[in-house]
Amino acid sequence: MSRYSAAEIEAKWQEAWVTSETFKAVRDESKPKYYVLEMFPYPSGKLHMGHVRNYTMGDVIARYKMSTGHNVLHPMGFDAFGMPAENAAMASGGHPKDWTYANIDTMVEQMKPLGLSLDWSRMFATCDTEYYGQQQALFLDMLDKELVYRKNAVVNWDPVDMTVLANEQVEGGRGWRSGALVERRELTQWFFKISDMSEELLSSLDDLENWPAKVRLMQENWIGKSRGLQFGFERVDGEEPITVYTTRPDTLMGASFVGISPDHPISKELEEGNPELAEFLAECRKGGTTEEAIETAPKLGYDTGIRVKHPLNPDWELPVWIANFILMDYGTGAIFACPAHDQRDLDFCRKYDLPVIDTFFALDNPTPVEAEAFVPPKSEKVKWVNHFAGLDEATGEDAINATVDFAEKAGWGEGVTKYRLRDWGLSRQRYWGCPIPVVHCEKCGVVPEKKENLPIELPYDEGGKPIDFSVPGNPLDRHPTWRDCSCPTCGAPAQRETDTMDTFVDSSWYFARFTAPRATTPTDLVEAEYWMNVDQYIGGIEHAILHLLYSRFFARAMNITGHLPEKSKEPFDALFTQGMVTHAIYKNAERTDENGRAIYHYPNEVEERDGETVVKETGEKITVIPSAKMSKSKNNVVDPLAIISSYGADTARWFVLSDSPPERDVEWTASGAEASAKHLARVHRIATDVADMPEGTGQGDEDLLREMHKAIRDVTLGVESFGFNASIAKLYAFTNTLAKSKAGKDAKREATRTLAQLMSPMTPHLSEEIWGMLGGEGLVIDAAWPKADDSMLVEANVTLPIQINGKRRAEISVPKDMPKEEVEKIALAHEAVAKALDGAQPKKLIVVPGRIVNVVI
RNA sequence: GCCCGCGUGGUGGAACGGUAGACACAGGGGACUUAAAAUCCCUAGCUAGGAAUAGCGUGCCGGUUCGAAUCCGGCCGCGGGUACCA
Repeated sequence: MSRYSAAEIEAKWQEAWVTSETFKAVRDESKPKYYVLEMFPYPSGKLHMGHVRNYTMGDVIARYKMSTGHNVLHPMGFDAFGMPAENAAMASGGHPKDWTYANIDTMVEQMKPLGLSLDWSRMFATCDTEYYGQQQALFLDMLDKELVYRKNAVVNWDPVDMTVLANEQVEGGRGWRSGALVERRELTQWFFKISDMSEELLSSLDDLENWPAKVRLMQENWIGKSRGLQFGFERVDGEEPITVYTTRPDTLMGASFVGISPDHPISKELEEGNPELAEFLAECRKGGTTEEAIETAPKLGYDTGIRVKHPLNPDWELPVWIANFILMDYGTGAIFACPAHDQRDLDFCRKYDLPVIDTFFALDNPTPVEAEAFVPPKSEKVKWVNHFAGLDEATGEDAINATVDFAEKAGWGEGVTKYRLRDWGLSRQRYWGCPIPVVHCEKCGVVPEKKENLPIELPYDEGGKPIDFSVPGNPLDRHPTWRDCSCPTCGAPAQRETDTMDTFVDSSWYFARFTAPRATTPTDLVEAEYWMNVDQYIGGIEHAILHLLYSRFFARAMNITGHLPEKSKEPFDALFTQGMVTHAIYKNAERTDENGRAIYHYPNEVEERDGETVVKETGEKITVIPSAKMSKSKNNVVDPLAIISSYGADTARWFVLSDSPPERDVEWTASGAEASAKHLARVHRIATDVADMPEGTGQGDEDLLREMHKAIRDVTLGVESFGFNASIAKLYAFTNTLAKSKAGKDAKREATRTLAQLMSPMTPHLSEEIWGMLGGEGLVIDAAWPKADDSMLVEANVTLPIQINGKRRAEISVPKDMPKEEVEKIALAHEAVAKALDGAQPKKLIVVPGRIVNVVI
């Protein structure tokens, strides 16, 4: 009899799996396939608990599916382009490429001991030339199908560093390095025409039955379909009318001004030769490009002096204002404001002393609007003041429809459908990304590179010297030779595009590439036809909108360009969003770094002292920021390797799955890990004890097997419904039953072997060990998943709680199928009920068979 | 600001609208041991009570229902996303 040694066991079985090529995915038409995919990681160089949790969940599914006869594809790769590599090069020298590949090596080394059922032969990183070369081919095909185009868009501009900043690099409206006030500046950029697919991407959401409802709802809101009225306001000066779009045309009688975006063509036209307006617009352009920054900025307005005529009353003139909260990207970039029924418009009108006109009131409350706009739900009936289409009492919805009809009949407006979804800007003015394969020729203009010239590789050096990343700006842009090329069309000297692609492009098709990772085209249709779609996709809820929407777009684009079959337009059949692993952030309360920025400490650098959290070494006080997403920049990451090296991978896997429901965030605590280790050692001990028992039968053999079948049923249900914590709770309970059972060897061996099988998706190494110890044939991973015997699951009696007025007062045990009348009799005869009734008749008696009895007195 | 979630004992959490707190952690008590570790057994929401038991209890306020942690409305707090973090 030996003690449980995770280190020995785990090495042994991992080797066995490698030797038998257990996890190598090979196309096999005779078996149903199953493709499990966890969102691939960014190679930060440190595996953290969130990764372990994510991959363990995928592994449980993958191993379970193998046990149920599926041919499983379970690949892994790295989302390897992106800013952190350039930041690292900027901060401590070195090259993004070297940094990234070193990190990938480290992470693979950290992942392998977990014993995940991954097909490592399919691994790739998005920064592999092989991968991004195929991405460039894909881009050219999309360009050919007119899914890509160029237009102007705004970026965050740092006027001191003379460089474009990511939103993350703007802190409080200032550039993170220079500290300069950031401004919005226009640049010509490449765009994917995702907005052409707005309706398709919206309506197809209904078919994604195995996606979380919240994700579908978030995408629906993001796409933002709206029906409204589009019409022109005629200008008093006779110039071109101003076209506005509104979703509340019913409030037209409450219009107090017409508002246009600071980026509206009229704003730009007026700006020339008007220094005062130019200054105002410069003010509007201050700050970052995020929706949050724009929405929360103080309201600013400027009266252009232009006057327009109200469409229903030509004598009614409205002023035209430029307002900073109107977005050029949405609708027509121009609106009419109805302050009585829109808080933002109201705030603006109060600030600039513009009129507020009520157009409807609540049915029971005709109080005019003062400081708060009256914005009832569109489905609520309201009383109209003077509705031009003749309405008196009507809901907002009905009024909108009536107004659109009215305007269309009168011929001054038309009902139109618009979407909030904007085209996807993919240009990045950065080095560490996939180069956009186009060439700028003086004669031919913007020309796509020839496919035979792909891949367009990133240069490693500049002019024989290492690239200097400490200089702000894009190294490709200032590279002495890389830009030079000849025009693919006319052969004249030309220059390469120096922008690289958004890293969301890389992650929008990797799932397809995994089906044929070494193909010399983006995909291999035979392989894609077999392996697609992803049967189960698993990842963080933070990707609910962008990554998943972009991937859905790409799958469609890849179908159009012939790289994916029709059936893969929705690439992810089922989606599960796991919660994040969170941890308190420890911020140094006594000092900052030399640049005045906060210092964050790792969890193992701090301790509790006299009720205060302090830095172990220095005793400095710490401000504890509770429960936030683990993030490298905040240093609140817990290293899973410590747990693996002291307790083993099975303990780490068991621990991250237990206790907490997979979809919820978990706060990391170290205390539970030891308990998991103890439990696994206990299971191992029970198994060795059973192996050493003398043969034969014992007491309660059948009871044990009955419990075993219940465990099979409950654990299987848990695994299939992502209730891993529920499965584990059941496994604890069954282990307790097994430990206490006085059954004989035959029954105990069967029960223990089944326990090992049921645990095998979570603790594969320990399970293999026990399986072998108890005479299981071959590997447990190759054994068929146990089936619960229904005849062993029937219960003769049920316990029914008896409530009096909804409060539990007693319980009775009755045969499961006892008729309602019988149950009533027994319940009424119960001492507690009789006492409460005191001879009277109950007002009501509710019997839910097999569930509950409620006596209402 | 806007969109989407979440909120239950000391802690992680369980609970098809039907016995709130399964399972586990930390705690308390005990057994074994010269002692400790390991292991095993018992106990445990809060308040009152020796106990039986009673009252209270799922962020707060209100509603629907025979019955609400669960459904609806309104607040509060926390988290995610907000189109150049991935």
